[in-house]
Amino acid sequence: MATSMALRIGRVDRILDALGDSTRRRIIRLLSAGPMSVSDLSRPLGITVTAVTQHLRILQSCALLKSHKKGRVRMCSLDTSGFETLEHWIREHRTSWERRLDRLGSLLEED
Amino acid sequence: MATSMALRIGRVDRILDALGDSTRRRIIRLLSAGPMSVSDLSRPLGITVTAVTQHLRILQSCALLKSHKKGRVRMCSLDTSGFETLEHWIREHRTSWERRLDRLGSLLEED
DNA sequence: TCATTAGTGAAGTCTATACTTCAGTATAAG
DNA sequence: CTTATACTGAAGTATAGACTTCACTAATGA
Repeated sequence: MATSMALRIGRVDRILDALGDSTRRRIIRLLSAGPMSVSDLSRPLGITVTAVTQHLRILQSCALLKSHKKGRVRMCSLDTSGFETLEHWIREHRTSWERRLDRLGSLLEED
Repeated sequence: MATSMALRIGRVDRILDALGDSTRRRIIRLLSAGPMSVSDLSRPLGITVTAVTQHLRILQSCALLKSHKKGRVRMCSLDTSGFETLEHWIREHRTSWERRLDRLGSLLEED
């Protein structure tokens, strides 16, 4: 329980670090319109393909992105698994915080 | 619709930038146990109160944190509003991506 | 009143990392 | 076989921003 929580947090940390960069968010928005290759991505982003590759590595390492190479072209698409993890994390914590806020609210009523 | 979407994205961007820093995530985790003052936070974080104040400004600017000053003590607590915004964003996009993946899946079946 | 405590603001340092260039590999096309 | 295309890896640069110090204000306590 404690260990699985620690692993969970490490995973979420990596996801939030990845999403903390505006270029990687732009990549995600581009891919939400459908799969694209590395050079397809580099054009609208206005950065080199090398830079794109570096971002892809990060996005892939936390399951926000999937890719497979067919010939010499790497096709990239979004991986829902990372987003699911993040959604679970937010929902869990949000509900626990709301419970706490409710308790706080009832305490304040006695003020 | 288009404009409200644009504003929404700007808001989510600021939230993800804020959550992209590990110290700010530690602040959030500390506050999930209940309200704390600025110096209460600085101790376990191992940074100066000035640094904490700077983080608080960022967290507050995107509605992840609320605070009010009583006397000379600023009490900080989590603001669910930012988390709600983020949760909505993820859910919306995740479902649309899943629809897209479903379509892609049925296309691949004809392969 | 004087000292202490809690926090803020400005300005500078310093590090993490986003991005580049260059050199290289592997696939495809002519 | 030659050339072009798609990408990857290593290494260097440059900048954003996290953190500090110092100086300050305002509230609390002795």
